[in-house]
Amino acid sequence: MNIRHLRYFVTVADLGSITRAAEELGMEQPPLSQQIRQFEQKLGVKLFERQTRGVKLTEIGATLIPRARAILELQHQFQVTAEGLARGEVGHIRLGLAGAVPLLPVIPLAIRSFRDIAPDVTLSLEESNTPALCAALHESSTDIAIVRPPVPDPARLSVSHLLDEPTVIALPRGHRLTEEPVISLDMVADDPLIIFPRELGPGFHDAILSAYQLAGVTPILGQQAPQIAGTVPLVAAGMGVSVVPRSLCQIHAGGVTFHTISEPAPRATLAVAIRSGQNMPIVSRFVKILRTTCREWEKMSPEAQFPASGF
Amino acid sequence: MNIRHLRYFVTVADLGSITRAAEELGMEQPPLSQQIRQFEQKLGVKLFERQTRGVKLTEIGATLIPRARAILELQHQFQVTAEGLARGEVGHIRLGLAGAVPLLPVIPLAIRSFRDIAPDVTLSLEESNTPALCAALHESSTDIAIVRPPVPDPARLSVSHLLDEPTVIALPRGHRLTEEPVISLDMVADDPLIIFPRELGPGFHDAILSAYQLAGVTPILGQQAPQIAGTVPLVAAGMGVSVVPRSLCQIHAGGVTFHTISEPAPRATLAVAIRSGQNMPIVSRFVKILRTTCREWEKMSPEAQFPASGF
DNA sequence: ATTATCCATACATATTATATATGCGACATG
DNA sequence: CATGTCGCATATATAATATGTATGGATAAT
Repeated sequence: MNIRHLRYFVTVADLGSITRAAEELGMEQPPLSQQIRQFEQKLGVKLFERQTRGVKLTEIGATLIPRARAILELQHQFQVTAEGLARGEVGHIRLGLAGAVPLLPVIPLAIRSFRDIAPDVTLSLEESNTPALCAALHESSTDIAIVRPPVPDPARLSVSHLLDEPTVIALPRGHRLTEEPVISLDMVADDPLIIFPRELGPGFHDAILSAYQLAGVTPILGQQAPQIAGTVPLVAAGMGVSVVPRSLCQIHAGGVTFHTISEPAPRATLAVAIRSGQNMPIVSRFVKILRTTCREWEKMSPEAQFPASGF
Repeated sequence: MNIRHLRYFVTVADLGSITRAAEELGMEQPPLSQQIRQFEQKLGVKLFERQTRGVKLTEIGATLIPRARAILELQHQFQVTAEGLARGEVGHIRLGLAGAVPLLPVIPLAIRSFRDIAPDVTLSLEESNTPALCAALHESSTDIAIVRPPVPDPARLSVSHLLDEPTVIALPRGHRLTEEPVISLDMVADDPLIIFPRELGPGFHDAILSAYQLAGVTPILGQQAPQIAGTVPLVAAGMGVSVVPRSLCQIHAGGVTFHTISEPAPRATLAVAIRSGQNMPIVSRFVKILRTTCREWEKMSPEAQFPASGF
């Protein structure tokens, strides 16, 4: 049994004539006659009633026709899907995002431009932390991860830079420096520093502490936040100050104010990671769009970068 | 693209090795290698990552595997169904029943024995009248019809006798003959005869009127009943008497009593009709069972014929 | 009666799948 | 480091299969 047999079967059934079906199929009548007969023999079932004027489905044939159509439909879907996958037009991308990355406007921007060129690709987003995302990549439970470098185990991963985001200082309402637009780290050396556990993002964590060191001060470590974005509520609660990626300024919580940091300021670096073996066209396309979107976004003015924010 | 390609595809994917898959498939390794490569070329997609130790699905291949399995599963179902149809073990029978036939205990008996030998065949029942059933057979909206002969247009139909059911007289509560177990038609010649329209069952209708004629009386036609079984409620309402198939004695409505008719008594003949071209094995099997069940049932005692009735 | 239509059969040819033999590269093992 | 083994790829030959061409037979239309 063969898909060709099924195609012949439904075509003959549809046209009620082997001759017509043959020309529809671009072949001659005798071979089609033979194929139909052979198919019947293989199945052990008489599919058509040969009449003087064409052929007519037997009851058994009529019962089998919908099933044959279903197989042909699936087969067609299979080929369409394969073509789409080859062209990077269909499929599914599981996108992993490091802590606080969803707040970055480039992400929706990139997703939007990707949907424009590949509307049939579905996306699933998941927020996690850099080490977990790298593990997810390795075990193929995520396709693309936006991480805060360095990645713990870069073997078999292909990592490329996305952008360097400035950081800002988050101060609670009523802090003595609330009116200062620009603050240096040594000015807040006496305030407890709210920071996330190092395991969730060793690179960014170290960058913050290094910046303190370069500023010549040692931070007093305050309450630990559950994630990167989780520092802001703790600042709002007056537990201390925090150094966060600038995109967190979109969180307007409890009167927290955000302030530019004078040099030396830490930077929140983001990179995109995929498996090295990964060669799904959609994945490459998405990464490409992600990178160009980030490049363009970095050139934009701060007002354009955060369109709905009062930064 | 071919079903064989799909089978090769999933087998190689399952075993992770072309060599293993080849022996699983009962073929040599080189042709399988070729077929896989050819399949990839036809699809324009790389399905496997050739490694030093076997092969591994690419992401695209992994995406396509479930679809390939689905097609193979459907194809398997197709063949199983075809075999079942050939053997008369699967399928669907649309059974049409003439008026009042559902009350005949042979019908459930036959259906039950049929389900014992062909449990995967589904049945749908429909009650109608003989001419409509024959039309339904002709237009293939019914597969088997139990009718009251003669059939109006026996061309292209194959009709065979099932049974001759005795008829009984139905009397309303309080009728002067209620206490008589056996009644002759001339004894009720003065009571209006409730009967169904001739169009709904010309054969049975004529048999009743002929019996009256043979008894030397002419019936007074009373209210017309909508169907054969519909006479009983009208009798209960006191509109007259009726002559009905004996199986209607199972309707215990409003004190109607049923009485054996002394000869000459009409008989309610039943026959089974199928299309002549009909050669679905399940249909033949069902008809065969129907006939044997009827033969056996006719030999049974009246008490056994109507087990749950007080006849 | 004659023609046209449509399916079946017979044979030849082209296409396709498979088998056999062999080569190449990568790992494992002594 | 050499050697053997494993696994996939290639090349060629052969077998299987599908298709094309020519033709016959049956039935309905003219």
